[in-house]
Amino acid sequence: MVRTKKKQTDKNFFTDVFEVARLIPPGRVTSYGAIGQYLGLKSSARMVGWAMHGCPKDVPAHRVVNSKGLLSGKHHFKPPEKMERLLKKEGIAVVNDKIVHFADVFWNPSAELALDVAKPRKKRPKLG
DNA sequence: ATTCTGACGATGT
DNA sequence: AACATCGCCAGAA
Repeated sequence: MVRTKKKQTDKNFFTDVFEVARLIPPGRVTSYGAIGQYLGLKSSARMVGWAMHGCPKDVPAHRVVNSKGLLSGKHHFKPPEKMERLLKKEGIAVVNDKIVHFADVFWNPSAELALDVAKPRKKRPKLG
């Protein structure tokens, strides 16, 4: 699912966002910016968020938060508290709409998926 | 076509 | 640390 040089801003981009979001392991979270960066739209985190606006149900949108670990998207869930509830159910502590130990549960697609699209890394940062 | 908004992020003050 | 500004780019009005 490498971003093509051409017109990545098609529906293609959205579907890719969904695809990556689906890869987020339970009990982990990532940020809009991280997904955007993984897809090559590093500075277009808003697009990722916008993409989630119309994401399928099989996409764990509740595992996607902003870079500060805030549940900025909770307001868009049917019951806004569902996002927080789902996270807690997966073992993620949430206090004041913020993920506790955000760095510990953060899942970076660029590192975990390690595409090595262009530059193979000798060792990838282990988040375990 | 133009303007405004947005589930964001980095930077400046 | 809290707040303000800019950049980002796709949709909606």
